[in-house]
Amino acid sequence: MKDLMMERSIQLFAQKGFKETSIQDIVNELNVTKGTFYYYFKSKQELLMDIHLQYIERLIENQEAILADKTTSYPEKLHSIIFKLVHDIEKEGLRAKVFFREMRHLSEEHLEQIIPKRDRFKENVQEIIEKGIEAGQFRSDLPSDIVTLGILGMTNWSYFWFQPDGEKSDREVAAIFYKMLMKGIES
Amino acid sequence: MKDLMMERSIQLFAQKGFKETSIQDIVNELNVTKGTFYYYFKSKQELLMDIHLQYIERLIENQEAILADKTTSYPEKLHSIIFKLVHDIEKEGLRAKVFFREMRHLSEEHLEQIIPKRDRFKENVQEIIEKGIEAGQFRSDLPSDIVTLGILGMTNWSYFWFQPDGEKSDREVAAIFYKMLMKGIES
Amino acid sequence: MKDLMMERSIQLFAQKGFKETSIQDIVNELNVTKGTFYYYFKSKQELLMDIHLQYIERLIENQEAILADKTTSYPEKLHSIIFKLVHDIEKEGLRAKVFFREMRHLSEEHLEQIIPKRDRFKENVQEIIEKGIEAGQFRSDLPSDIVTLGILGMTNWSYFWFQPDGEKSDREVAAIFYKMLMKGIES
Amino acid sequence: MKDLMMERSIQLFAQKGFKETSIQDIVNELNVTKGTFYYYFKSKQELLMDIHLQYIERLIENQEAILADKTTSYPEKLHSIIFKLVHDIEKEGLRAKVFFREMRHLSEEHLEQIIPKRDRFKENVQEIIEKGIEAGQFRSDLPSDIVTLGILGMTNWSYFWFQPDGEKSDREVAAIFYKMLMKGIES
DNA sequence: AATGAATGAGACTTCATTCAT
DNA sequence: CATGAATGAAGTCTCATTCAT
Repeated sequence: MKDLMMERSIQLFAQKGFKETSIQDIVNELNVTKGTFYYYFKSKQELLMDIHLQYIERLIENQEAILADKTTSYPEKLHSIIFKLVHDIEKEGLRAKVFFREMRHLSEEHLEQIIPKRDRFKENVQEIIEKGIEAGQFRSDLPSDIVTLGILGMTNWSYFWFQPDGEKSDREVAAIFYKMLMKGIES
Repeated sequence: MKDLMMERSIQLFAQKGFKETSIQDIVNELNVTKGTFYYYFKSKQELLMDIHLQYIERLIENQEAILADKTTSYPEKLHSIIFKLVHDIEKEGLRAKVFFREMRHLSEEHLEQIIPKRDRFKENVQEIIEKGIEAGQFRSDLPSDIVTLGILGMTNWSYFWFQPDGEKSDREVAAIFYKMLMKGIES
Repeated sequence: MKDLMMERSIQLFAQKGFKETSIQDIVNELNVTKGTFYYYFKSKQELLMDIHLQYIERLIENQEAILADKTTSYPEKLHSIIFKLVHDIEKEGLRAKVFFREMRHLSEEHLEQIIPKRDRFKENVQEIIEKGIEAGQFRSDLPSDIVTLGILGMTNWSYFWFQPDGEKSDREVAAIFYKMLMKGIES
Repeated sequence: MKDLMMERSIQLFAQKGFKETSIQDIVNELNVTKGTFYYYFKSKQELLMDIHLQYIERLIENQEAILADKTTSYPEKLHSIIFKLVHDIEKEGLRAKVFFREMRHLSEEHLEQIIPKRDRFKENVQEIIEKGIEAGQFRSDLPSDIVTLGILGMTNWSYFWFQPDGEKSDREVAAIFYKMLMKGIES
């Protein structure tokens, strides 16, 4: 029941926003009453927190598996991560949307648990860039932090426009982004 | 007074969000009463709409000035636009934040006025890419629409992390992004 | 301008109700501003009062002209009054509607001026009945007060359903009511 | 509690009017808070709607029982209905007042449910007149629709002046109206 | 004679949360 | 585990009225 509630809440939060979704909306979906909600969650914010934690932890886990893989080069790792991010929209797009958009509704204390993980996520990407530079696989004249933010912007932004059933598949979009990033668009 | 209200509202919306900012919050800032707000705006949503329109109209105007400039090449135009977008954060960052983040609070009818302009903004960038490809200044093996979305993601995402008083200036960030995009990050 | 305001207010009050019509609605109709309204009327209620007074005074005047006419019998007078009431809808229907429906929005002090006149109006009809009984023209076994209220109900109620452009004319409706009242509906 | 709320609301609406009665007024009467009101009713208008439906449905039910009675003649049925309408003031006068006076506060959609029933109410009376004419019990030279409206006016108008504790009882008033209607007032 | 900015009280409504059962 | 009644704070909005100009 708790998982079911999280599942449906993600859908509602993604669709209408956290503030715009009432507890009533959530329990209506499941044909239970508000009391039931408060049996499983201390507050609405705690539900949001649980969703955030679940999302970011899975993401990091997945990311670190890519990093740890000793058989791949850094450009290959970069490609994997880009693909993973774009791909996620199909499977976990709603989660991602909620994560990026509704984080500000968490309280200070809750954020303290989330922000370090979100930063770690960014640092993991940055690590790929830095190690790739050291390994001579990426150019060394660009600052790794800004490059990382550029890459994350490119991929994360796709949450705003990517249509799972659109013209281009996740694989194709990832390939295009990878090429742009590696070789540039200059002719 | 109307302008003053829009100004302060932008600050509050950027800081706390549209839904989280009450009319009371807005009028408190200006030491007037709620009635005064409704003297100038028919509703809270109309205020948001006014903010959106003002922002996107200025942006397009500016963008089309860059496009129309006959003395610059397409790569130069691209660089100008990237710089303009990143630069805006210093002067209009809050407006941008509100624009990207709070659009969903507009009603169908309001969106009908905004969305075509937002699309035109994207199409203007895409036009630079396409004309640049025709002119042989950009590579022709990447689809212009995805490339455009990649570029916009890179720049727009900076609204989430760019600190006007941070380590890197807007000019530097724009230059790095431009290099990444033109030459790629491969060594 | 004052008369114009009363005129338009009657239309709005009849259509939407006193409470539901705002000063703004009234001044919008005349393309002036709220300040102007308060130049001519001390308050919204005073406007309503003026409308009431104007209506009831005209009505009584008219009614007493019928009463004073020495050339007509009491049944004829009754017919005249019934006709006048039904007929008024075409020319003064809105005024009548406002009078009957919005009286309760007047304050105690205002009502003190209106109620005696409204009662006088009823008493005038009752006088016709009573004098007609004395003169042997109406039957004497029914109490004149209830008969009067029955007659007034019949005619006043027509404000709820009478359509000036409907199937029956005011003259026809008045004739039917008169026949019903005089001879009864029994076969 | 829901019934209690309707009961008290009818009193307040009858006394002060729908618009003039606030939710606060209603809940104050019951020593509960505004939230409670909205637990039972979706809106103020829905409450009004419930009151209307309850009233008109009971009325029609009662009326149709009179119609269906095979042991009574049409004049007797007419007398029953007149009595019932006048009588109702003692038991349901406030309901009636609210019904006739506050109907305009219902929205289009709500009215769509009420108006057919109100019309049916009128048609039931008209049916008595028409069948009574056919049966030779009422005179046939008056149009049944106007006669019906005259009768309803007479009785409904009594809601404006009838005092349950006044000089005449409901039974007496009904008898007087019945005589007026059947035999006329002519001597 | 008219304007337009401002007020402030009060309206309807929403909603996260609590708690006895 | 779950319900359903109740709360109370806060939110958006309306509007009659005032007043300096």
